[in-house]
Amino acid sequence: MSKASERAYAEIRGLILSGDALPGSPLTEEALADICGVSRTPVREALRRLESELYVVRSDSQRLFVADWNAQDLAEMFTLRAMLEAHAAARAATRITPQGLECLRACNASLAAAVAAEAPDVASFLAENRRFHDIVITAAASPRLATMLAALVEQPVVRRTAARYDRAELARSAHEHGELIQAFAAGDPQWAHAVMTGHIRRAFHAFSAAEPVK
Amino acid sequence: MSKASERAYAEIRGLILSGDALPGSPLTEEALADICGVSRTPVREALRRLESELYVVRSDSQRLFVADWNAQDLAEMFTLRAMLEAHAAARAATRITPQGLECLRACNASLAAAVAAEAPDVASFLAENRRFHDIVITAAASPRLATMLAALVEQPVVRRTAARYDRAELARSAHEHGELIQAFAAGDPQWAHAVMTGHIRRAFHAFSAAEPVK
DNA sequence: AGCATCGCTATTGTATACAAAGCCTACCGG
DNA sequence: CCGGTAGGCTTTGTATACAATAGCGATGCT
Repeated sequence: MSKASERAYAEIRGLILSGDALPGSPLTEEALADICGVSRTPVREALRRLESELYVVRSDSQRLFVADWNAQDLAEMFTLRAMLEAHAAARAATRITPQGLECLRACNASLAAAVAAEAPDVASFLAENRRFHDIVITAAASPRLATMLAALVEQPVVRRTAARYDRAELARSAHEHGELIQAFAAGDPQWAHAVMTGHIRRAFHAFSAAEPVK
Repeated sequence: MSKASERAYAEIRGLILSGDALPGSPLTEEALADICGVSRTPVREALRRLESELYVVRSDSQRLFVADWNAQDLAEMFTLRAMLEAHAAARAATRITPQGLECLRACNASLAAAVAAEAPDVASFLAENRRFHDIVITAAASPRLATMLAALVEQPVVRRTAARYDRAELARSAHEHGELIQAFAAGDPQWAHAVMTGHIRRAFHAFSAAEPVK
């Protein structure tokens, strides 16, 4: 995407994720254009994208509001993500190249290092974790799957989840990644599927425990 | 969506589905604007949507082309659809209201009537079939799932599939819908899941048989 | 003759102006 | 005092003009 559009997207997304734009509050194109320092045209494109990713919702007549996710929405998000990402893992198990596998190992080594320290480096953990999952999705070689997951991997949720993970739980993530790598190395799609399902669902429950129904 | 945007979307989609715009051929915003009789602005919005639904693909630098689906793409599409729609059916099984169930029964009765005649009314079959699946998705009450499936239920594929169904196969669709209704009435999500999976996968194989790998 | 480079042209990206549609408010009537 | 309606104002939708960029071709040099 081009510069202004991309910038508007990132900016508005940031406003929503940071909480500066409260759930349910209205968004007007012109105000956002001012904030982003671009015209309404790229803002509109950014909003369309955010709408398709359900960060914003469109009311009765085309007015936009910050989406308000409740506990059920989050549960459904995690369920869908578990389903799709497990499917991606299963596909990846029979498609991943030796190079891809090597990338995963390197990536997970960095991740493990980040959480091994006395004070875990959560930022690095998040970056490596994302990279790990991206490699798996790429190896799955399904553009539709990639598109869908892009609209589903809500970084803020992952972040909030990780923030509540203690060191042992962070380490367990690294361990689960390791097991996934083993499943890939064995070329066993069912194993990969099962490991990924567990991985995502554990994250869901960690998240739910940290952020009870409000 | 507003008038001009919607019109551009329908028009361009029509061009692609009818085959007037051949897979791989380039699409320019201005030419499409002329064809649709609107300006480039709504055309751009329509193209963004078509891109997210993978009807068109964006090349190296932002030029758009009609997507070219191969046999693998179609297989993956059906697999994802089976997965998601089966999940929708499972959710619907525990959420559908008596009114919804009644709608499904009425809808399937019309569908059965359309295929019972000497010369099956394929157009009615398609309309009722779509309505049936829409009711199920609505009953699943998951906006994300609905969004994803919207980008996946390629009507042209369904049409081509149905066109190759003989009367017995059309009738079998009606029968499978009937079984799904039973599963809903029983409130059994696993049963609903299994029936829907079979329903979609049968459609896939009917389609593959009709349209072999090219 | 082949390749590289320069410039033109075709196409997309952004801004802005104008049109249409909804919502809110204020005023009037009951 | 309450309800309805009309008008203005806010907000979104569309068109168009202009800017930037990438692709393509022609021309000249080696």
